Amino acid sequence: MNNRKISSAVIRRLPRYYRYLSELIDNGTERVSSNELSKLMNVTASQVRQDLNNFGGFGQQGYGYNVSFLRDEIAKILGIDSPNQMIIIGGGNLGCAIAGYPKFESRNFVVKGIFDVDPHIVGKKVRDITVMPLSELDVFIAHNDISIAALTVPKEAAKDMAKKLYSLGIRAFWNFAHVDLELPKDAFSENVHLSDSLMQLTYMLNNKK
Amino acid sequence: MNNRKISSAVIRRLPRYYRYLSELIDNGTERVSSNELSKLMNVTASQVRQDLNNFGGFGQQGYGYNVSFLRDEIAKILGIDSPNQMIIIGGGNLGCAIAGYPKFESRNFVVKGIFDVDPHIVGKKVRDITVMPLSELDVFIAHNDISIAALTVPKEAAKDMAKKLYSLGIRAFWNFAHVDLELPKDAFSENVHLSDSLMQLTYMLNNKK
DNA sequence: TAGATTGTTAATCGATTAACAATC
DNA sequence: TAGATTGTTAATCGATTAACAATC
Repeated sequence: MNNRKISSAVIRRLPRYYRYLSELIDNGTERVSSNELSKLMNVTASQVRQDLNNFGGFGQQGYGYNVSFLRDEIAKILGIDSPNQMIIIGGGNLGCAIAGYPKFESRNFVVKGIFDVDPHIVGKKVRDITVMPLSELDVFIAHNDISIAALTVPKEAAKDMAKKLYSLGIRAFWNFAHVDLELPKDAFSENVHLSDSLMQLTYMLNNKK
Repeated sequence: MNNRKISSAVIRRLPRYYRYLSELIDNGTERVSSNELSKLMNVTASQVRQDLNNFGGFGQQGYGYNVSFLRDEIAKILGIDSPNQMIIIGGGNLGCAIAGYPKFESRNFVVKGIFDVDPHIVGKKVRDITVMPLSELDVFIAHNDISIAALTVPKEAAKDMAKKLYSLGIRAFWNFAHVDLELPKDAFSENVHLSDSLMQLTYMLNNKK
């Protein structure tokens, strides 16, 4: 792996490579050229090769790329080659939807706990996880190796919650609340702003390009 | 509005402007300069002015921008100045989470119906909406003015469902299934690929930049 | 009027695409 | 070996930032 900075445009594309390579594996395809892959994915072959070469030379001249080797390398780059344990803060519909997402297992994501303030929600079972009260958060994090917190709380609560979780050692935030978190430099957040996404759709609809 | 093409980078930023302007309104702020807004949003003042000027001159030299005027203009650009009626295909946790999202009302999004194949889910109530069987989809769309379909179905079902909805006249797809939809050129989709998003987070965590 | 701040042009920076020598 | 296809450098394109004249 190279030490020059990888642009976020490249990183955003990696999961898509991973997905298409997984499909090729399911189809029993052993090798693929940048040209074939680019056609499947609707990008240029040049971009495929440039993207991959940010991380190393995974191919072989005259042959192309070995599909399962390449997929495994991308998995390592993405950090999904070993389990990532997460907790979910907010046991509403969205939190439960995430907790119940079956694909997580194959991607090495493990939901270890769900927390909520609301006593009506505490005790609810999602798969094999029982929603816990927030008062148990500190102890739980201390006793489990949690690397990611998903925030599915109202936006009013999100910033304070992120701050608290940071103080408990969490450094990665998957943020569904409709605010931009302000975090210390050693922490990261990835936003899923659903209504922003929906507005992009209405833009397209209203400005048929 | 101008007829040269607006880049998707600009469009992705519009909802964020909308959000920050709404906050300023809530705070009672009447006017804002590109410089002030840029500091709030952590971007350059130059970008703010360039972005806005893609759509027209909304400001005034020596004064800045009138907050509520600007927000309303952005609402028009985004197409959220009038109601957008949507249906949700898939009445699972995710579909219900979307249907119950309270903020939609203020953004002029109206969920008119939820559909599912599973007879155990059909009949379930989400707010004031009862989940309907897919067999009623055709008639429902014919009798309601639906512009957007949210797809919260398994990825195996998504492509066929999109095709069917297209044939019934739907042109905008908010796709939560983990596939890239292939649609005719007069249709649009906006993807919410949750696991892709999560993988970006693990990338950051594993490659602390 | 003087000061502030836009709208817009020009300069810079970065990302994508094209081209091709290296090599399997 | 000849053909195929990578890895990588160079060219192009587009997006961001800087600068400043226009003007409220």
